[in-house]
Amino acid sequence: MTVRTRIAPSPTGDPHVGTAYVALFNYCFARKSGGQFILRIEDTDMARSNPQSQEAILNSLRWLGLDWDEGPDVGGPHGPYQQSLRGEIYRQHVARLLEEGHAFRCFCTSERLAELRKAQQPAGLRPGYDGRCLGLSQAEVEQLLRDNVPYVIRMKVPEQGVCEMTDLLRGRIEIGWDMVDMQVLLKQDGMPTYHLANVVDDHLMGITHVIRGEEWINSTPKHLLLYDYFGWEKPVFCHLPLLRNPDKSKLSKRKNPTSLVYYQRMGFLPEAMLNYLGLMAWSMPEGEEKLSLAEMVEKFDLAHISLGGPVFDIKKLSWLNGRWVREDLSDEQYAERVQKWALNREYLMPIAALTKQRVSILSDLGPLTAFFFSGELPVKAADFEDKKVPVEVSRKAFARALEEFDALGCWDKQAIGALFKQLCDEFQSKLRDFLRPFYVAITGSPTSTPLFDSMEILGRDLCRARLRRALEVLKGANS
RNA sequence: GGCGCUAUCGUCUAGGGGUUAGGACGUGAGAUUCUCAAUCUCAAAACCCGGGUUCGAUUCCCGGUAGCGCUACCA
Repeated sequence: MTVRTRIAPSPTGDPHVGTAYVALFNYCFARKSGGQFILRIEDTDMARSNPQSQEAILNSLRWLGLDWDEGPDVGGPHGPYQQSLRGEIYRQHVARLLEEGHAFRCFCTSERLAELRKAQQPAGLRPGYDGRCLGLSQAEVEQLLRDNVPYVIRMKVPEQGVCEMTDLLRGRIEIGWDMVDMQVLLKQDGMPTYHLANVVDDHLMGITHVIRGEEWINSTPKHLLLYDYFGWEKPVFCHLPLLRNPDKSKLSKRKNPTSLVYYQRMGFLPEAMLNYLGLMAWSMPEGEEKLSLAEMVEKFDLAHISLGGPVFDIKKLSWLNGRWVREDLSDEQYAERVQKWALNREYLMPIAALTKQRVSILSDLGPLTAFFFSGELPVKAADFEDKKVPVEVSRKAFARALEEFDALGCWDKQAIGALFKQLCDEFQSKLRDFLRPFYVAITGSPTSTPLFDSMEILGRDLCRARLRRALEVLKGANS
Protein backbone atom coordinates (compact mmCIF):
# COMPACT_ATOMS: atom_id res chain seq x y z
CA MET A 1 0.00 0.00 0.00
CA THR A 2 1.45 3.34 -0.95
CA VAL A 3 1.08 6.15 1.49
CA ARG A 4 -1.14 8.98 0.35
CA THR A 5 -1.60 12.15 2.36
CA ARG A 6 -3.32 15.41 1.62
CA ILE A 7 -3.61 19.01 2.57
CA ALA A 8 -7.15 20.27 2.30
CA PRO A 9 -7.32 24.03 2.73
CA SER A 10 -10.51 26.01 2.68
CA PRO A 11 -10.24 29.04 0.37
CA THR A 12 -11.88 31.50 2.72
CA GLY A 13 -9.10 33.97 3.35
CA ASP A 14 -5.39 34.59 3.21
CA PRO A 15 -3.08 31.60 2.96
CA HIS A 16 -2.45 30.70 6.59
CA VAL A 17 0.86 29.62 8.14
CA GLY A 18 -1.08 26.85 9.86
CA THR A 19 -1.95 25.45 6.45
CA ALA A 20 1.72 25.43 5.50
CA TYR A 21 2.56 23.79 8.81
CA VAL A 22 0.12 20.93 8.35
CA ALA A 23 1.04 20.68 4.67
CA LEU A 24 4.70 20.32 5.57
CA PHE A 25 4.09 17.28 7.77
CA ASN A 26 1.84 15.69 5.20
CA TYR A 27 4.42 16.37 2.53
CA CYS A 28 7.36 15.02 4.52
CA PHE A 29 5.50 11.90 5.59
CA ALA A 30 4.37 11.11 2.04
CA ARG A 31 7.78 11.78 0.48
CA LYS A 32 9.64 9.87 3.16
CA SER A 33 7.38 6.88 2.59
CA GLY A 34 7.68 7.12 -1.16
CA GLY A 35 4.01 7.98 -1.40
CA GLN A 36 1.93 10.80 -2.81
CA PHE A 37 0.90 14.15 -1.47
CA ILE A 38 -2.39 15.58 -2.66
CA LEU A 39 -3.90 19.03 -2.60
CA ARG A 40 -7.66 19.28 -2.31
CA ILE A 41 -9.69 22.45 -2.07
CA GLU A 42 -12.49 22.34 0.48
CA ASP A 43 -14.78 25.02 -0.83
CA THR A 44 -18.13 23.68 0.26
CA ASP A 45 -18.94 26.90 2.07
CA MET A 46 -20.43 28.82 -0.83
CA ALA A 47 -20.75 32.02 1.15
CA ARG A 48 -17.14 32.28 2.26
CA SER A 49 -15.12 30.52 -0.40
CA ASN A 50 -13.66 32.58 -3.21
CA PRO A 51 -11.38 31.94 -6.17
CA GLN A 52 -8.89 34.69 -5.25
CA SER A 53 -8.24 33.01 -1.96
CA GLN A 54 -7.82 29.66 -3.66
CA GLU A 55 -5.33 31.12 -6.09
CA ALA A 56 -3.41 32.79 -3.26
CA ILE A 57 -3.22 29.55 -1.29
CA LEU A 58 -1.89 27.64 -4.26
CA ASN A 59 0.65 30.37 -4.93
CA SER A 60 1.87 30.41 -1.36
CA LEU A 61 2.26 26.65 -1.15
CA ARG A 62 4.12 26.73 -4.45
CA TRP A 63 6.30 29.55 -3.14
CA LEU A 64 7.26 27.31 -0.25
CA GLY A 65 8.10 24.50 -2.61
CA LEU A 66 5.59 22.01 -1.21
CA ASP A 67 4.66 20.56 -4.57
CA TRP A 68 1.75 18.19 -4.79
CA ASP A 69 1.28 15.14 -7.00
CA GLU A 70 -2.41 15.66 -7.57
CA GLY A 71 -4.47 18.78 -7.23
CA PRO A 72 -6.89 21.15 -8.92
CA ASP A 73 -4.20 22.68 -11.09
CA VAL A 74 -2.20 19.56 -11.97
CA GLY A 75 -5.08 17.11 -12.15
CA GLY A 76 -4.79 13.44 -11.29
CA PRO A 77 -6.74 10.19 -11.45
CA HIS A 78 -9.14 11.04 -8.61
CA GLY A 79 -10.34 14.47 -9.61
CA PRO A 80 -11.85 16.89 -9.54
CA TYR A 81 -9.80 18.11 -6.57
CA GLN A 82 -12.18 20.86 -5.72
CA GLN A 83 -15.16 19.91 -3.63
CA SER A 84 -17.57 22.38 -5.17
CA LEU A 85 -17.18 20.40 -8.39
CA ARG A 86 -18.00 17.09 -6.74
CA GLY A 87 -21.57 17.79 -5.67
CA GLU A 88 -23.03 14.83 -7.53
CA ILE A 89 -20.64 12.42 -5.83
CA TYR A 90 -21.70 13.58 -2.38
CA ARG A 91 -25.37 13.48 -3.23
CA GLN A 92 -25.05 9.90 -4.42
CA HIS A 93 -23.33 8.89 -1.24
CA VAL A 94 -25.87 10.63 0.91
CA ALA A 95 -28.65 8.91 -1.00
CA ARG A 96 -27.06 5.62 -0.10
CA LEU A 97 -26.92 6.52 3.59
CA LEU A 98 -30.55 7.58 3.41
CA GLU A 99 -31.55 4.31 1.78
CA GLU A 100 -29.70 2.23 4.30
CA GLY A 101 -31.19 4.10 7.20
CA HIS A 102 -27.99 5.77 8.39
CA ALA A 103 -29.20 9.25 7.66
CA PHE A 104 -32.47 11.16 7.67
CA ARG A 105 -34.06 14.30 6.32
CA CYS A 106 -34.44 17.15 8.77
CA PHE A 107 -36.98 19.86 8.04
CA CYS A 108 -36.33 21.95 11.11
CA THR A 109 -35.74 25.64 10.55
CA SER A 110 -32.60 27.31 11.76
CA GLU A 111 -34.83 29.40 14.03
CA ARG A 112 -36.07 26.29 15.77
CA LEU A 113 -32.52 25.00 16.11
CA ALA A 114 -31.40 28.28 17.59
CA GLU A 115 -34.23 28.16 20.12
CA LEU A 116 -33.41 24.58 20.89
CA ARG A 117 -29.85 25.53 21.68
CA LYS A 118 -30.98 28.45 23.76
CA ALA A 119 -33.08 26.11 25.87
CA GLN A 120 -30.39 23.46 26.15
CA GLN A 121 -27.61 25.74 27.26
CA PRO A 122 -28.97 26.88 30.66
CA ALA A 123 -30.32 23.40 31.33
CA GLY A 124 -26.72 22.21 31.23
CA LEU A 125 -27.40 20.01 28.24
CA ARG A 126 -25.06 19.54 25.35
CA PRO A 127 -26.33 21.75 22.56
CA GLY A 128 -27.33 19.55 19.68
CA TYR A 129 -30.09 18.27 17.53
CA ASP A 130 -32.93 16.66 19.47
CA GLY A 131 -33.87 14.17 16.78
CA ARG A 132 -37.34 15.54 16.16
CA CYS A 133 -37.39 14.73 12.44
CA LEU A 134 -36.20 11.24 13.21
CA GLY A 135 -39.74 10.55 14.37
CA LEU A 136 -41.37 11.62 11.12
CA SER A 137 -43.36 8.89 9.39
CA GLN A 138 -42.76 7.98 5.78
CA ALA A 139 -46.04 9.65 4.84
CA GLU A 140 -45.15 12.85 6.68
CA VAL A 141 -41.78 13.04 4.98
CA GLU A 142 -43.38 12.56 1.59
CA GLN A 143 -45.91 15.27 2.29
CA LEU A 144 -43.19 17.72 3.36
CA LEU A 145 -41.22 16.91 0.23
CA ARG A 146 -44.31 17.51 -1.92
CA ASP A 147 -44.74 20.84 -0.19
CA ASN A 148 -41.16 21.72 -1.07
CA VAL A 149 -40.22 22.34 2.51
CA PRO A 150 -36.47 22.86 2.53
CA TYR A 151 -34.44 20.28 4.44
CA VAL A 152 -30.99 19.10 5.33
CA ILE A 153 -29.74 15.56 5.73
CA ARG A 154 -28.34 14.49 9.06
CA MET A 155 -26.47 11.39 10.07
CA LYS A 156 -27.77 9.03 12.71
CA VAL A 157 -25.57 8.56 15.74
CA PRO A 158 -25.63 5.81 18.39
CA GLU A 159 -27.30 6.94 21.58
CA GLN A 160 -25.06 5.01 23.89
CA GLY A 161 -21.58 3.63 24.23
CA VAL A 162 -18.24 5.16 23.47
CA CYS A 163 -16.33 5.68 20.29
CA GLU A 164 -12.82 4.35 20.52
CA MET A 165 -10.26 5.80 18.22
CA THR A 166 -6.54 5.58 17.84
CA ASP A 167 -4.47 8.63 17.17
CA LEU A 168 -1.01 7.96 15.83
CA LEU A 169 0.55 10.38 18.30
CA ARG A 170 -1.75 10.19 21.29
CA GLY A 171 -2.78 6.57 21.33
CA ARG A 172 -6.27 5.58 22.33
CA ILE A 173 -8.91 8.27 22.72
CA GLU A 174 -12.44 7.59 23.88
CA ILE A 175 -15.38 9.86 23.27
CA GLY A 176 -18.91 9.01 24.36
CA TRP A 177 -21.46 8.82 21.56
CA ASP A 178 -23.73 10.99 23.66
CA MET A 179 -21.25 13.77 22.98
CA VAL A 180 -21.67 13.44 19.24
CA ASP A 181 -24.33 15.46 17.47
CA MET A 182 -26.52 14.23 14.62
CA GLN A 183 -24.35 16.16 12.26
CA VAL A 184 -25.73 17.74 9.11
CA LEU A 185 -24.17 15.98 6.12
CA LEU A 186 -25.87 17.78 3.28
CA LYS A 187 -26.80 21.41 3.66
CA GLN A 188 -29.93 23.05 2.36
CA ASP A 189 -28.01 24.38 -0.61
CA GLY A 190 -27.15 20.84 -1.63
CA MET A 191 -23.53 21.15 -0.63
CA PRO A 192 -21.96 18.70 1.79
CA THR A 193 -20.51 19.73 5.13
CA TYR A 194 -16.85 19.17 5.88
CA HIS A 195 -17.60 15.96 7.73
CA LEU A 196 -19.19 14.22 4.77
CA ALA A 197 -17.05 15.63 2.00
CA ASN A 198 -13.87 14.92 3.88
CA VAL A 199 -14.68 11.25 4.48
CA VAL A 200 -16.00 10.60 0.98
CA ASP A 201 -13.04 12.30 -0.68
CA ASP A 202 -10.41 10.79 1.55
CA HIS A 203 -11.79 7.38 0.69
CA LEU A 204 -12.22 8.00 -3.01
CA MET A 205 -8.81 9.60 -3.26
CA GLY A 206 -7.17 6.73 -1.45
CA ILE A 207 -5.85 8.76 1.46
CA THR A 208 -4.09 6.41 3.89
CA HIS A 209 -3.06 8.89 6.59
CA VAL A 210 -5.16 11.81 7.71
CA ILE A 211 -2.70 14.25 9.23
CA ARG A 212 -4.55 17.35 10.36
CA GLY A 213 -4.94 19.86 13.17
CA GLU A 214 -5.86 19.00 16.72
CA GLU A 215 -9.12 20.88 16.39
CA TRP A 216 -10.54 17.84 14.59
CA ILE A 217 -10.13 15.32 17.37
CA ASN A 218 -13.61 15.82 18.74
CA SER A 219 -15.32 15.34 15.42
CA THR A 220 -13.36 12.26 14.48
CA PRO A 221 -16.10 9.96 15.86
CA LYS A 222 -18.44 11.30 13.19
CA HIS A 223 -15.91 10.53 10.53
CA LEU A 224 -15.23 7.06 11.88
CA LEU A 225 -18.95 6.36 11.97
CA LEU A 226 -19.29 7.43 8.36
CA TYR A 227 -16.51 5.05 7.32
CA ASP A 228 -18.44 2.28 9.06
CA TYR A 229 -21.74 3.24 7.45
CA PHE A 230 -20.10 3.10 4.04
CA GLY A 231 -18.19 -0.06 4.90
CA TRP A 232 -14.86 1.54 4.04
CA GLU A 233 -11.45 0.91 5.44
CA LYS A 234 -10.37 3.69 7.79
CA PRO A 235 -7.23 5.73 7.31
CA VAL A 236 -4.73 6.32 10.10
CA PHE A 237 -5.49 9.49 12.04
CA CYS A 238 -2.82 11.81 13.30
CA HIS A 239 -3.67 15.10 14.97
CA LEU A 240 -1.01 17.80 15.07
CA PRO A 241 -0.78 20.42 17.81
CA LEU A 242 -2.02 23.89 16.90
CA LEU A 243 0.29 26.85 16.37
CA ARG A 244 -0.16 29.51 19.06
CA ASN A 245 0.03 33.23 19.60
CA PRO A 246 2.48 34.42 22.27
CA ASP A 247 -0.45 34.37 24.72
CA LYS A 248 -0.93 30.69 23.87
CA SER A 249 -4.26 31.08 22.12
CA LYS A 250 -4.66 29.52 18.69
CA LEU A 251 -2.64 31.51 16.17
CA SER A 252 -4.86 34.25 14.81
CA LYS A 253 -4.46 37.24 12.58
CA ARG A 254 -5.92 39.49 15.22
CA LYS A 255 -2.86 39.02 17.34
CA ASN A 256 -0.16 37.95 14.92
CA PRO A 257 0.58 38.02 11.24
CA THR A 258 -0.71 34.66 10.00
CA SER A 259 -0.70 35.13 6.29
CA LEU A 260 2.04 33.50 4.26
CA VAL A 261 1.80 36.52 1.99
CA TYR A 262 2.91 38.69 4.89
CA TYR A 263 6.01 36.61 5.49
CA GLN A 264 6.79 36.63 1.81
CA ARG A 265 6.37 40.41 1.68
CA MET A 266 8.51 40.82 4.78
CA GLY A 267 11.28 39.08 2.92
CA PHE A 268 11.45 35.75 4.64
CA LEU A 269 12.93 32.98 2.54
CA PRO A 270 10.68 30.01 1.82
CA GLU A 271 13.52 27.73 2.96
CA ALA A 272 13.63 29.41 6.35
CA MET A 273 9.87 29.46 6.69
CA LEU A 274 9.58 25.74 6.04
CA ASN A 275 12.58 25.02 8.23
CA TYR A 276 11.11 27.00 11.10
CA LEU A 277 7.69 25.40 10.75
CA GLY A 278 9.35 22.02 10.97
CA LEU A 279 11.25 23.08 14.07
CA MET A 280 7.96 23.88 15.77
CA ALA A 281 7.20 20.24 16.35
CA TRP A 282 10.31 18.19 16.14
CA SER A 283 14.05 18.40 16.32
CA MET A 284 17.14 16.50 15.34
CA PRO A 285 18.84 14.39 17.97
CA GLU A 286 22.14 16.01 17.01
CA GLY A 287 20.63 19.40 17.69
CA GLU A 288 21.14 20.88 14.24
CA GLU A 289 18.42 23.35 13.53
CA LYS A 290 19.00 24.37 9.98
CA LEU A 291 17.41 21.79 7.73
CA SER A 292 16.43 21.93 4.10
CA LEU A 293 13.15 20.44 2.91
CA ALA A 294 15.07 17.49 1.48
CA GLU A 295 16.80 16.93 4.81
CA MET A 296 13.53 17.15 6.66
CA VAL A 297 12.01 14.57 4.35
CA GLU A 298 14.98 12.30 4.85
CA LYS A 299 14.99 12.52 8.63
CA PHE A 300 11.29 12.96 9.20
CA ASP A 301 9.59 10.79 11.77
CA LEU A 302 5.99 11.36 12.76
CA ALA A 303 6.63 9.76 16.13
CA HIS A 304 9.06 12.54 17.07
CA ILE A 305 6.43 15.22 16.97
CA SER A 306 5.96 16.86 20.35
CA LEU A 307 2.44 17.58 21.42
CA GLY A 308 2.51 20.89 23.23
CA GLY A 309 1.04 23.73 21.17
CA PRO A 310 4.08 25.72 20.07
CA VAL A 311 4.18 29.51 20.16
CA PHE A 312 5.11 30.97 16.80
CA ASP A 313 8.22 33.02 17.53
CA ILE A 314 9.03 35.50 14.78
CA LYS A 315 12.36 36.36 16.44
CA LYS A 316 13.63 32.84 16.05
CA LEU A 317 12.26 32.64 12.55
CA SER A 318 14.21 35.80 11.72
CA TRP A 319 17.40 34.38 13.16
CA LEU A 320 16.96 31.21 11.11
CA ASN A 321 16.23 33.28 8.03
CA GLY A 322 19.47 35.16 8.63
CA ARG A 323 21.37 31.91 8.69
CA TRP A 324 19.84 30.85 5.38
CA VAL A 325 20.75 34.16 3.80
CA ARG A 326 24.30 34.20 5.15
CA GLU A 327 25.20 30.57 4.83
CA ASP A 328 23.43 29.40 1.71
CA LEU A 329 23.28 32.30 -0.70
CA SER A 330 26.12 33.54 -2.83
CA ASP A 331 26.24 37.30 -3.35
CA GLU A 332 24.71 36.74 -6.72
CA GLN A 333 21.93 34.53 -5.42
CA TYR A 334 21.28 37.00 -2.65
CA ALA A 335 20.92 39.82 -5.14
CA GLU A 336 18.58 37.69 -7.20
CA ARG A 337 16.42 36.99 -4.16
CA VAL A 338 16.18 40.66 -3.38
CA GLN A 339 15.18 41.31 -6.92
CA LYS A 340 12.55 38.61 -6.88
CA TRP A 341 11.32 39.86 -3.52
CA ALA A 342 10.52 43.49 -4.34
CA LEU A 343 12.80 44.93 -6.98
CA ASN A 344 10.75 43.35 -9.68
CA ARG A 345 8.64 44.90 -12.36
CA GLU A 346 5.33 43.80 -10.91
CA TYR A 347 5.96 45.40 -7.54
CA LEU A 348 7.74 48.45 -8.88
CA MET A 349 5.22 49.51 -11.53
CA PRO A 350 2.44 50.73 -9.27
CA ILE A 351 5.05 52.45 -7.11
CA ALA A 352 6.44 54.17 -10.18
CA ALA A 353 2.98 55.43 -11.06
CA LEU A 354 2.60 56.81 -7.58
CA THR A 355 5.97 58.55 -7.34
CA LYS A 356 6.61 60.03 -10.78
CA GLN A 357 4.74 63.24 -9.96
CA ARG A 358 6.51 63.55 -6.64
CA VAL A 359 10.20 63.44 -7.53
CA SER A 360 12.42 66.09 -9.03
CA ILE A 361 15.45 63.95 -9.42
CA LEU A 362 15.46 60.18 -9.38
CA SER A 363 17.40 60.01 -6.15
CA ASP A 364 14.37 61.46 -4.36
CA LEU A 365 12.94 57.99 -4.74
CA GLY A 366 14.86 56.37 -1.92
CA PRO A 367 13.51 58.36 1.02
CA LEU A 368 10.08 58.65 -0.59
CA THR A 369 9.56 54.92 -0.98
CA ALA A 370 11.66 53.36 1.76
CA PHE A 371 8.48 52.23 3.52
CA PHE A 372 7.57 50.04 0.54
CA PHE A 373 10.73 48.06 1.17
CA SER A 374 10.52 47.88 4.94
CA GLY A 375 8.80 45.66 7.45
CA GLU A 376 7.84 47.37 10.67
CA LEU A 377 8.57 51.09 10.77
CA PRO A 378 10.66 52.69 13.53
CA VAL A 379 7.92 55.13 14.56
CA LYS A 380 7.94 56.78 18.00
CA ALA A 381 5.13 58.25 20.06
CA ALA A 382 6.33 61.75 19.23
CA ASP A 383 5.78 61.08 15.53
CA PHE A 384 2.06 60.96 16.20
CA GLU A 385 1.81 64.36 17.86
CA ASP A 386 -0.55 66.43 15.77
CA LYS A 387 -2.02 69.91 16.30
CA LYS A 388 -5.47 68.90 15.16
CA VAL A 389 -5.66 65.24 16.14
CA PRO A 390 -5.20 64.30 19.79
CA VAL A 391 -3.20 61.13 20.29
CA GLU A 392 -6.17 59.59 22.05
CA VAL A 393 -8.24 59.96 18.90
CA SER A 394 -5.54 58.41 16.76
CA ARG A 395 -5.34 55.54 19.11
CA LYS A 396 -9.07 54.89 18.92
CA ALA A 397 -9.09 55.33 15.16
CA PHE A 398 -6.26 52.80 14.77
CA ALA A 399 -8.10 50.30 16.89
CA ARG A 400 -11.29 50.75 14.87
CA ALA A 401 -9.48 50.47 11.57
CA LEU A 402 -7.79 47.29 12.72
CA GLU A 403 -11.17 45.79 13.52
CA GLU A 404 -12.51 46.70 10.11
CA PHE A 405 -9.52 45.42 8.14
CA ASP A 406 -10.65 41.84 8.56
CA ALA A 407 -14.17 42.57 7.40
CA LEU A 408 -12.96 44.17 4.21
CA GLY A 409 -13.58 41.62 1.49
CA CYS A 410 -11.40 43.04 -1.21
CA TRP A 411 -8.13 44.81 -0.40
CA ASP A 412 -8.00 47.48 -3.05
CA LYS A 413 -7.81 51.25 -2.91
CA GLN A 414 -11.53 51.74 -3.52
CA ALA A 415 -12.51 49.48 -0.65
CA ILE A 416 -9.83 50.94 1.60
CA GLY A 417 -10.92 54.45 0.70
CA ALA A 418 -14.54 53.66 1.40
CA LEU A 419 -13.61 52.20 4.76
CA PHE A 420 -11.66 55.29 5.77
CA LYS A 421 -14.46 57.63 4.70
CA GLN A 422 -16.85 55.62 6.80
CA LEU A 423 -14.52 55.68 9.80
CA CYS A 424 -13.96 59.38 9.29
CA ASP A 425 -17.72 59.98 9.51
CA GLU A 426 -17.83 57.85 12.58
CA PHE A 427 -15.21 60.08 14.21
CA GLN A 428 -16.87 63.22 12.81
CA SER A 429 -13.57 64.41 11.54
CA LYS A 430 -12.22 65.95 8.36
CA LEU A 431 -10.68 63.33 6.11
CA ARG A 432 -7.45 65.30 5.78
CA ASP A 433 -6.98 65.40 9.55
CA PHE A 434 -8.29 61.94 10.18
CA LEU A 435 -5.87 60.37 7.73
CA ARG A 436 -2.70 62.11 8.91
CA PRO A 437 -1.93 59.73 11.79
CA PHE A 438 -2.56 56.83 9.45
CA TYR A 439 0.04 58.21 7.09
CA VAL A 440 2.51 58.16 9.96
CA ALA A 441 1.59 54.63 11.01
CA ILE A 442 1.60 53.13 7.53
CA THR A 443 4.24 55.14 5.67
CA GLY A 444 6.25 56.51 8.56
CA SER A 445 5.61 60.14 7.62
CA PRO A 446 2.63 62.55 7.49
CA THR A 447 3.53 63.38 3.90
CA SER A 448 3.87 60.52 1.52
CA THR A 449 2.45 58.78 -1.50
CA PRO A 450 -1.37 58.50 -1.41
CA LEU A 451 -2.44 56.37 1.51
CA PHE A 452 -5.03 54.11 -0.09
CA ASP A 453 -2.84 53.26 -3.06
CA SER A 454 0.12 52.69 -0.78
CA MET A 455 -1.92 50.43 1.46
CA GLU A 456 -3.13 48.39 -1.48
CA ILE A 457 0.45 47.86 -2.61
CA LEU A 458 1.70 47.02 0.86
CA GLY A 459 -1.02 44.48 1.40
CA ARG A 460 -3.42 43.83 4.20
CA ASP A 461 -1.11 42.05 6.59
CA LEU A 462 1.72 44.53 6.49
CA CYS A 463 -0.75 47.36 7.09
CA ARG A 464 -2.26 45.45 9.93
CA ALA A 465 1.15 44.87 11.46
CA ARG A 466 2.13 48.54 11.18
CA LEU A 467 -1.12 49.72 12.70
CA ARG A 468 -0.73 47.25 15.50
CA ARG A 469 2.76 48.55 16.04
CA ALA A 470 1.54 52.16 16.09
CA LEU A 471 -1.04 51.21 18.66
CA GLU A 472 1.68 49.61 20.73
CA VAL A 473 3.83 52.73 20.52
CA LEU A 474 0.91 54.91 21.56
CA LYS A 475 -0.09 52.72 24.45
CA GLY A 476 2.38 54.34 26.79
CA ALA A 477 1.93 57.84 25.42
CA ASN A 478 -0.17 60.45 27.16
CA SER A 479 -2.25 62.74 25.05
C1' G B 1 -21.07 24.31 31.43
C1' G B 2 -19.91 19.43 28.89
C1' C B 3 -16.25 16.63 26.32
C1' G B 4 -11.30 16.11 24.53
C1' C B 5 -6.08 17.22 24.12
C1' U B 6 -1.68 19.10 26.40
C1' A B 7 1.99 20.40 30.46
C1' U B 8 10.78 20.71 30.89
C1' C B 9 14.23 27.79 31.13
C1' G B 10 10.33 33.98 28.81
C1' U B 11 10.02 31.02 23.76
C1' C B 12 11.16 26.30 20.52
C1' U B 13 12.87 21.76 22.15
C1' A B 14 16.38 17.11 23.98
C1' G B 15 16.15 13.64 27.67
C1' G B 16 14.42 10.18 30.89
C1' G B 17 13.48 5.88 37.60
C1' G B 18 19.68 7.78 40.13
C1' U B 19 22.03 13.44 34.95
C1' U B 20 25.99 19.37 37.29
C1' A B 21 18.36 18.24 33.34
C1' G B 22 21.42 19.21 27.29
C1' G B 23 20.90 22.50 22.84
C1' A B 24 18.71 26.80 20.24
C1' C B 25 16.15 31.81 20.04
C1' G B 26 15.82 35.92 23.07
C1' U B 27 18.25 38.62 27.32
C1' G B 28 22.92 40.37 30.01
C1' A B 29 28.36 40.67 30.14
C1' G B 30 32.93 40.23 27.57
C1' A B 31 36.18 39.25 23.11
C1' U B 32 36.80 40.57 17.98
C1' U B 33 36.03 43.86 13.75
C1' C B 34 36.97 51.17 11.13
C1' U B 35 30.99 51.45 12.87
C1' C B 36 27.08 48.09 12.72
C1' A B 37 25.77 43.25 11.70
C1' A B 38 27.92 38.54 11.85
C1' U B 39 31.17 35.43 14.79
C1' C B 40 33.26 33.53 19.53
C1' U B 41 33.25 33.06 25.09
C1' C B 42 30.71 33.42 29.57
C1' A B 43 26.24 34.27 32.61
C1' A B 44 21.19 34.31 34.45
C1' A B 45 17.01 31.13 33.29
C1' A B 46 12.90 25.20 33.53
C1' C B 47 10.95 19.60 34.99
C1' C B 48 2.70 22.99 37.19
C1' C B 49 0.80 21.19 42.19
C1' G B 50 -0.65 17.04 45.50
C1' G B 51 -0.84 12.01 46.40
C1' G B 52 0.74 7.11 45.34
C1' U B 53 4.44 3.02 43.20
C1' U B 54 9.70 2.75 44.40
C1' C B 55 15.60 2.41 48.08
C1' G B 56 14.95 6.68 44.75
C1' A B 57 10.71 10.32 40.92
C1' U B 58 11.04 15.66 36.82
C1' U B 59 10.35 10.77 34.31
C1' C B 60 5.42 5.61 35.74
C1' C B 61 0.07 5.78 37.90
C1' C B 62 -4.04 8.62 39.99
C1' G B 63 -6.20 13.30 41.29
C1' G B 64 -6.10 18.53 40.97
C1' U B 65 -4.79 22.99 38.48
C1' A B 66 -3.79 25.68 34.24
C1' G B 67 -3.63 26.40 28.97
C1' C B 68 -5.75 25.20 24.49
C1' G B 69 -9.43 23.06 21.31
C1' C B 70 -14.34 21.38 20.05
C1' U B 71 -19.35 21.98 21.33
C1' A B 72 -22.72 25.49 13.32
C1' C B 73 -26.74 24.09 7.48
C1' C B 74 -17.64 27.15 9.03
C1' A B 75 -13.84 24.45 7.95
